Amino acid sequence: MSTDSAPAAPAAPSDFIRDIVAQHVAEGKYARIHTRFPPEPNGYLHIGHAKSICLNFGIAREFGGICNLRMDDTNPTKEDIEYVESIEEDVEWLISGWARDKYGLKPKGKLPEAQSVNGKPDFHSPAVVGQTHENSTLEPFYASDYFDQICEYAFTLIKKGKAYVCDLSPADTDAYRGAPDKPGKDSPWRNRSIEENLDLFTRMKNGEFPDGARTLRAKIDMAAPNVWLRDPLLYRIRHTAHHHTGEKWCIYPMYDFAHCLSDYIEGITHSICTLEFEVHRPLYDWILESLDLPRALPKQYEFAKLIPSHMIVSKRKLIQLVNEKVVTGWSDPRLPTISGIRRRGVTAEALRNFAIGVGVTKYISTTDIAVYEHAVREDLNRRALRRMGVLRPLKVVITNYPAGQVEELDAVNNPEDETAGKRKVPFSREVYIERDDFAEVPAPKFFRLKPGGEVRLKYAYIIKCDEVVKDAAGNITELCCTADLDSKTGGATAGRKIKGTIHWVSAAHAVDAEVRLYDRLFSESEPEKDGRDFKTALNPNSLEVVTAKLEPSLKEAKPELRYQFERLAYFCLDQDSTAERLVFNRTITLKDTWAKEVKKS
RNA sequence: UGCGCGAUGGUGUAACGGUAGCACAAGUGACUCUGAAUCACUUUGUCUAGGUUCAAAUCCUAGUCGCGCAGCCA
Repeated sequence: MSTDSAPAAPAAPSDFIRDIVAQHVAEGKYARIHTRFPPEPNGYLHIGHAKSICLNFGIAREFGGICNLRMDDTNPTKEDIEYVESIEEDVEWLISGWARDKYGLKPKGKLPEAQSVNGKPDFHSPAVVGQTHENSTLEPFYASDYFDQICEYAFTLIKKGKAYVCDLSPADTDAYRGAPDKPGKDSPWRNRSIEENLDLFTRMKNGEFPDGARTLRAKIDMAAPNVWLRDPLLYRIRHTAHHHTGEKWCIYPMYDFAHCLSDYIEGITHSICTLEFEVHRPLYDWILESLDLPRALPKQYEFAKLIPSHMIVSKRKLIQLVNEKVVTGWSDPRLPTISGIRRRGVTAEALRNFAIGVGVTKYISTTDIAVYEHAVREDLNRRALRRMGVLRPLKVVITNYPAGQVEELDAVNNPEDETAGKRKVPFSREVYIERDDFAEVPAPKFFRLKPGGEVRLKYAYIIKCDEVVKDAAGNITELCCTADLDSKTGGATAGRKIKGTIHWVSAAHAVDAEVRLYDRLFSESEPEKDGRDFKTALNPNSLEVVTAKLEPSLKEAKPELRYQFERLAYFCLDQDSTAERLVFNRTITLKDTWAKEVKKS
């Protein structure tokens, strides 16, 4: 067993789907548990998909199974190769170090194998698992790789008298379908002969008819109470090139027809999807059962998708935010896309902990963004290197400290992790402190720096504010302080009881950096509540850019590491960062009890 | 007035006939060279009404409320 699947620290999750799987394993119902994650490549993956990925891959790793990545690409008009690539990248990132060895892929270009099972013809597309990221000979599964087989199944259905070519226009098809409380009417083309259906479907496939002229429909029951059983469409005509199959096809299977068959072809045992597909399940079963297939049939199970507060997770609206340039792109750190979350500095482990922690039920609920933020902080607190950085600098001159003198002070890298060691931080006569850490007129219980008051500069000296220097307009430009020169960490008076300790950066040694202060994209918990325009709920302060003064060690910051600027927030290096111009993203602030206190009064 | 699904503190989620627990949030205190983290404590819940049972969140009946479904989208 690889380290990828070593028992995770949190207890194995339990939910109604895992209960079902566990029972199937106990019964020996399947040779192996096989799930799949089947996104349509028509947008970027988001936090909701993360839940689905964690569920499907989680089941694979807990029950010794496999989880395939499959592009559910049956609608060429909406899909794009850009999305295929981003999906692969995001899935890899989320599962690496966790379920990478359960990742079901297939050799590049490989199509389903024709085989014979118990004397019956069959198609199968087996998975290859446990390949490394570098292995470029593998690729995800594509529903579009099964178009030949799906088409063959369509002919089988026609021959069994279970499908027919219908000439109704789109509008008439709608009208004939009836309403939820009113039965539909049979299509006038419903009773064509098998021969005619075979001929017509062949000609559809050959491109003899224009878009929308005809469809292939399942022959079930136009009076069925479940509208999805009222002779649902199986195939439609689309003279459109496909990102994966090119110009080969002008007919494309509908989701309901393609999905169950794709699951079957891949040997999926548990086809897990969201609640809105619940009413499709009888159709899923009908198609598979109508085909007299030789292998075990997959079964569909539904769960409630993740709805986080203060976020938008509808692909259509995400696209809108991107297209209207409300954000900078799909990977804007304010977006709940997996690529945005990654760029923001959230680790895969933190996202997973959240996505698993929310649980799996059939109850539609909104998950408080605080739960997500807690998962992010919990993870970053453990791993982030502590550094000092001043976002809004206020110069402090320590008048009794010799000009030109520099001390290299010891600073702890991570109090949560002794092995992270220490570093040196330079101290000198002039330092920057946070403007918020000084108050000329302090609020009650304010225990940072104030006129005549004392505060400790972390790892350095206790200083006292003697004078507040202002410009002509009355703005504070500088503070003159004196240090207790015996109070340095380890010094004679270092133990003095001083309530406040603040961070600082030596002015002469400070490194300027662009720091992007990200906040929630929406200020309302439910941006779409009561059908209002979600853009009215946008947080105008979701991004603020400042030029910060950072301690010099941050020049060596690495993109794979995480940093806590002490007392402020967690940060990571942005992809825009260069040696000349450092750029940091604020992942999330530290909890701020003081801000809450101020707000109360 | 069709079919399907659901309902446990403020928000999520467990308990599978036998003490309603956990997380987040909120609050109080301790500690603190991060107003962070950590630790301790506290507040708040089984949709309603009947029934079965020694015992019901759980089983039964009826109701209430909410969500999904009428794309040639997935």
